[in-house]
Amino acid sequence: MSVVTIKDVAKEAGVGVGTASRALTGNGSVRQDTVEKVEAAAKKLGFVPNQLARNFKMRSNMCVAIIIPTVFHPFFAKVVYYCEVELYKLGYRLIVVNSQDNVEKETKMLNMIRQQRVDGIIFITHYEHDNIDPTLPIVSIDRHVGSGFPYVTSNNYSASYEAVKSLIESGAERIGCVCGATAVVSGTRHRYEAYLDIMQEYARPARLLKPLFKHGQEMEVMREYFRLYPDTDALFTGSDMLASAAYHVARERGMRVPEDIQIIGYDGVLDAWETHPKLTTVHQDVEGMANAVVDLLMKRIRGEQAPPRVEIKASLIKGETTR
Amino acid sequence: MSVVTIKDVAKEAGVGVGTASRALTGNGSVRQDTVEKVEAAAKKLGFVPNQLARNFKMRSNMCVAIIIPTVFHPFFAKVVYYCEVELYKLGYRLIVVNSQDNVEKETKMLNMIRQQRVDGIIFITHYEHDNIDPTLPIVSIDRHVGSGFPYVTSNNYSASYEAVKSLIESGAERIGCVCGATAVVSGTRHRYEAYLDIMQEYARPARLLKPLFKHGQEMEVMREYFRLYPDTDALFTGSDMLASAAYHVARERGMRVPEDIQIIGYDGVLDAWETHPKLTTVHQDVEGMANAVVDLLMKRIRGEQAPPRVEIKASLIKGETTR
DNA sequence: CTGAAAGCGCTTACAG
DNA sequence: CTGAAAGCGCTTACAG
Repeated sequence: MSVVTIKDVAKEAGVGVGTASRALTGNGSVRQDTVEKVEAAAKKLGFVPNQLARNFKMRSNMCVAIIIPTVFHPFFAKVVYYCEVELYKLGYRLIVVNSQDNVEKETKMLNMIRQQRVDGIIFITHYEHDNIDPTLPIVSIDRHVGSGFPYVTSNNYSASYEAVKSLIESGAERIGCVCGATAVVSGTRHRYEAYLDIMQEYARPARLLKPLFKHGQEMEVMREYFRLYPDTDALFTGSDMLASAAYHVARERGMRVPEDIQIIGYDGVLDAWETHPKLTTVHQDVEGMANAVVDLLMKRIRGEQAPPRVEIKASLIKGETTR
Repeated sequence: MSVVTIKDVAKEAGVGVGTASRALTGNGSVRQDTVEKVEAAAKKLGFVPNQLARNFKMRSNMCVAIIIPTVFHPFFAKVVYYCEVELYKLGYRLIVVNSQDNVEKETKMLNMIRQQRVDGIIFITHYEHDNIDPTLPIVSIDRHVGSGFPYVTSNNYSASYEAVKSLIESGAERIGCVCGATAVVSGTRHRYEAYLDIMQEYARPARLLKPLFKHGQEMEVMREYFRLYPDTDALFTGSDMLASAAYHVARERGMRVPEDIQIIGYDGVLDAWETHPKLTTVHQDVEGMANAVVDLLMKRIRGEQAPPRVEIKASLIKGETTR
């Protein structure tokens, strides 16, 4: 334990504690030679400022929390990665909370702001939360948490439209769609809405499954889909995990990809891990989204005006699961 | 901002602040009806304790940091997931730091302990760090950080031995091994040591590559390996990411898996994500390892005796990449 | 530019 | 069981 406090440093340097503080933090003006005197004293004594005391005084932790369903998911892991790297540059630390789709844990962790344990929260949830004070520094990705919180999203509709359109143009006849449902109003719903619009446009019957499921249940979901629509020859899914599961289930059923069935995912986060096959997928610019969400949050923390919505462009990347 | 402090609560309840504090925290004995009075006052005023003040007084943040190369890696993501879930039960929050294999960032973040920003650190690094005070509450997984820090590991040697042995028993002739090198003394080196021992035992030439590489360079590493040993018919790798890359490179070279070449990975963390192929791999009990490392850290934080080393059993799981 | 002082909001000996 | 007080280690008006 470092028992040396700023008081000791001040005494050693022969100045007042106020001056020592100003010299060390750079807040307020101090003569150059005084600064040097204080710094020398601090170094000599091995002074380490007590961040807890500073936090207390400054009413800030320099900490932000991110609440996600689970970090053991490539998309969320990537979001967390880029958020932390960006926040680090700004001097902030990132607390990760796996809500595990548990509303109570989410609610409890939201309270960290009121307790001043964190300065702000990046909140990604599948649930509806009422009664959240909209003035709180909370921002989101893709999900509109309650209303009033700024959020970052991708061009879900147009990117999905492009993806499904490409399937039609490749000659696919019986195109299906599997998208996770969410309890909250979420930008992700535009993914299947685009699908439905195209089906209507081309007067084709929709093969849509939008189950409420948890991460890890992708295989079950896809088995259910193929039970319902075994004749599918092209599939658009709301995530790469679903697309990957679709690939597996198609194989289980003896279908060849992409000869018998084409598959397009969404997210573009699996490829970094050298997995097979290289999915054709709608690639989201996760780094751009993370930077935007951090920027949004900083604005909220500083009480500045923040746009209610920021869109980061996603685009279709051709892989091995389409012709 | 909650302007209501414990002082207001005490006044409202008609008691001293000390009593209010004791009533609210449960520390020290307070008459039941006093507790109720205080709780009623707190509720009426909408009192939210200022955690920053409490942290300051208690000299604890109830926060732990985990320093890893990157959370955008399935093994580390899984470790972070289980650590957070376990720490949450104990009332601790988890700060994630992606060192990005940057020694300076690691060193800087290690200082969070001395600054009292975190109560302890789970430290996974590829580098050697000297001059770390061994009395600090730091624990590790698989890597021996300097010396003196307790760590959790798996039975790297015997599990690897079993894996390579199974390749021999399957009739493989030219067995290779690719394992990431680390600058630190790490349990992971037992993985290729087991391989070397078997090769010697069976008087076979070793085909070993142990490059120092960063995550994301797996494909390059594997291309290099196959350039050196194109005749390999079975491969044991130090991670699933390497194994997955090996699968890809084998395909690039027109080799069939497992007919022409068998592949065994290490970690067992890719399967949860429904990727293809199902790797044959040495499956680590990441949940068990995370729980053990948290337990170790708690002991260190409380100043209790902690074992220097905890081993969690890993075992070979058969997938589709071996015969 | 600098020092002495006040105060952030808690918790915890210390007396009763 | 309870109250008054001290103090945790900083930062920041406030006077000089």
